[in-house]
Amino acid sequence: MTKQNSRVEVTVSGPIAPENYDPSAYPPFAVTVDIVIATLRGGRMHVLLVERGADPYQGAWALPGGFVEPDEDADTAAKRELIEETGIGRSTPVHLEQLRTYSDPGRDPRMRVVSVAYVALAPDLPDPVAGSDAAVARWWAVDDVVDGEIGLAFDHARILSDAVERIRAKLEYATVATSFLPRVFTLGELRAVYTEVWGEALDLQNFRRKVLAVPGFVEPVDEVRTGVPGPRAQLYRAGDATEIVPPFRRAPHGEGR
Amino acid sequence: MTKQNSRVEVTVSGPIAPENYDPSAYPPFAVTVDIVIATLRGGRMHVLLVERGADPYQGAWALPGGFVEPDEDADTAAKRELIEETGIGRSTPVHLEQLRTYSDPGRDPRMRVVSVAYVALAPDLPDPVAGSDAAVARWWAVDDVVDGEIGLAFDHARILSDAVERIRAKLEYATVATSFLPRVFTLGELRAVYTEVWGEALDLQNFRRKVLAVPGFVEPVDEVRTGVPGPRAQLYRAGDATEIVPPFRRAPHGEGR
DNA sequence: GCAAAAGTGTTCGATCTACACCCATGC
DNA sequence: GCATGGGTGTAGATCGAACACTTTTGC
Repeated sequence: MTKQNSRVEVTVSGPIAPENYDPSAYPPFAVTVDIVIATLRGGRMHVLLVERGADPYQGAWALPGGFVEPDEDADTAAKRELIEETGIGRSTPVHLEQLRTYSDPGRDPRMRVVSVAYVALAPDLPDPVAGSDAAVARWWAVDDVVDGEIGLAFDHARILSDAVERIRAKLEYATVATSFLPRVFTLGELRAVYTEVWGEALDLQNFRRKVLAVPGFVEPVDEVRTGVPGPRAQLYRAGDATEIVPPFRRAPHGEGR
Repeated sequence: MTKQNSRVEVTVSGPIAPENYDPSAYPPFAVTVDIVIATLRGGRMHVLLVERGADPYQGAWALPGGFVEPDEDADTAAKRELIEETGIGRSTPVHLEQLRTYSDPGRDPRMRVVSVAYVALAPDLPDPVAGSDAAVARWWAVDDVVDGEIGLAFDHARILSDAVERIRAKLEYATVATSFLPRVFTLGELRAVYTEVWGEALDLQNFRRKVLAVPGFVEPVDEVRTGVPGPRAQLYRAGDATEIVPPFRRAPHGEGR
């Protein structure tokens, strides 16, 4: 409780913040965004990948992405790319968050590219129609990609793996699972999201109790689900809450499937 | 369970990954790292700030940092800057993790600078001696900075605030609190870290029980603390575990102090 | 002696888990 | 009818918060 805010001198041998900057002394950096767009198709988690049409990694699959433009920040660039690649996010609300930045000097063989990676969660998308300048893109089941069925370009395998772990962890303490579902959904469908992402079955009764115990996680709407065997299921929409307190917990722990 | 891995075409109007890249079409980006170096001094959380010697923001305080060199990634740059600024991290193990990337086009008035921010946690440092090319740096109590006592350069107030929230949240599920302490410490000292960072007093008995219940959080060493009133306290060192399961919980929730 | 802090124990209530059961509907 | 899935209830175990108590040392 004695010394605090004491003024000290420190030795500094490196450059301090952006002072004395000589652009010619540094190579040009390109800054891109790469987006892991995750969705559930037929009950399994999928990501959107784009087939590369040019070297390096020609023919390999890569995460969608693009350059950060001069007048936008990375968040805006990611939002723009998301709309351009999938058409979603324009009107539909989509969960989009920064994952982390990948900056290995050799990650792109051509030049120095620093990539800010993002994770987007979206409901199952209607297959977009091919435009004139369409690039080949398709949904891949995450398990098939991670299990080494295909090799991804650049360091995108690492990015994908980090993204999947982020999604799994985030479902514990955030209400983002609803982002995988359409506007209205049943609690059984919400549970199916957890079941698939975590790869473990949750007790439906206890799950229902816990979800309803979190204020603002879901709000009931005046509709019921018909057309399926069983009783009329109450439909819900996503509420305003973003955090789950106390958090849900996966059975084993941080390790995945 | 029907459609999966279906091949779809999507319209793409923007640039795809780093293909067809024309460097001259884009302005030069500079990439820097900024580091929030946090420590506990006299029981209060402090961060290291550097006084700027040149415009913009001359005379204002800023986070230590510097440019990412051509042959290193951001993690390496952050590690290097940390050593250069404080001398720590060379031999002492220091917790250093990426926070997030800040890329607002106007965040540096001179040019386009994208900054990858880091958080470092360190034990109370011996005041470094001033070198010949010393820059003025000092430890600031976090509360004094956040409460608007001083204005930080660039968007560093935002970065600092994000970093503090990250630290608070991380103490819930990670064993990083030991990074604030010297090699050996008592459980009372570990509790003091939580008390200060969270701003709430934890029950010492329950705290002790929970810490000891996490395998590998702390390991007892063959020493006891002397020189203070009270019984000889058992000393511990940090263990191998990085995660706390089940996580500790702060009383209110995500909001701070 | 007294204050400060370590270490141990116990109680009570909240919470979570794991079931069992009933019901409504599509096929 | 029967499989499917929604909704309700409950007993037991587990966990955690609160608090009481003893002990040991520096001053």
